[in-house]
Amino acid sequence: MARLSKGRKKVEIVKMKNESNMQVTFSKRRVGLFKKASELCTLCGAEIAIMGLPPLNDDDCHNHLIRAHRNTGQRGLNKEVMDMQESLRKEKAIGKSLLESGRGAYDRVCESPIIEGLSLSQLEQLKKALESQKRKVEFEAELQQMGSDAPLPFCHLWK
Amino acid sequence: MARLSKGRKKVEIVKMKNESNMQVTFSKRRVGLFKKASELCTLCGAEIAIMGLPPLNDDDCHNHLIRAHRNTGQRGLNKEVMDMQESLRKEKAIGKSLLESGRGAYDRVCESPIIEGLSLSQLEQLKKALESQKRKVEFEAELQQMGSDAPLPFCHLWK
DNA sequence: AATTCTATTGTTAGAAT
DNA sequence: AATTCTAACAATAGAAT
Repeated sequence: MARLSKGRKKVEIVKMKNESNMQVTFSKRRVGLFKKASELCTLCGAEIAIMGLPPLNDDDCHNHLIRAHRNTGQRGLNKEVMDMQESLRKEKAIGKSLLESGRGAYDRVCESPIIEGLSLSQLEQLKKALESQKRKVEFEAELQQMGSDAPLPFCHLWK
Repeated sequence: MARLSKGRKKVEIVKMKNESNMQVTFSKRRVGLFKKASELCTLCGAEIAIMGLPPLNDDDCHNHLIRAHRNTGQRGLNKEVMDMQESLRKEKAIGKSLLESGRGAYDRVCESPIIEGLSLSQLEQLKKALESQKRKVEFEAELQQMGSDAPLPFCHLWK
């Protein structure tokens, strides 16, 4: 179809309201940020790590990972990271039955009789909870890999 | 004086040879990178941390901090950070007599009879060693502060 | 959710402070 | 070593795939 765009427009740097546009912007700007970091490393021999934390949402009221981050106080990064890993270990144990076999188990749960009788809103909540859990497990995997064999700049950004 | 610049020229993304130009480029691009990270955080509600490690130079042959980073293997970030802090503690102890009182002590050492009788090249080496030590102590201070009360994005880039 | 297209806004190299 | 100025480069918003 014919492109009707007049091209880029100036945007104010405030939190975007439209979630859909926000996701597109996040994708694009993440690529741009990593490119900038990579260029700075190459040009100047610097070593840069970029990391993002999972966003806090309504389903994360028991999210120890996030709470550990927000309450670090004077403890320093090492304690913070250990807290995060400990919290993740606990959360993982809780969600083990749903996630122990990866995507296969996720699918089986979604298709099982367990979810019969749940309201639409309850299904929505279950879905969000599972997605939240998946993010945590993926994040843990990233933490484990950090510093292992990744060429610099190490980059991880979450969304 | 009249500006003779024809304006920006395209640069190849390879390590810069001219140390002076490299420092200028580092300064400018660091500002740009932080701005990009900050905008991404604000626009998309993301939480980003950017961190840089001190560069490895000829005076860092005993630099435990860097070695810890380069040899992290499968140990993960928490171990890495602890190693770095432990190494820094040791290095700090070694350099304590020179740095315990901050800049004042640094000046006193440079002006003291201790350095009499040193060759120019030896003085150069001492200067570099002290600068390297200063960077490590400053970095340790940054590590201690991380996660305490810094508004996101947390940004630290070294040079 | 990541990518493409392109008009437009944003970043920065070089020279100098 | 960080900043300023400005003419080039480069990144990206919006629309669409």
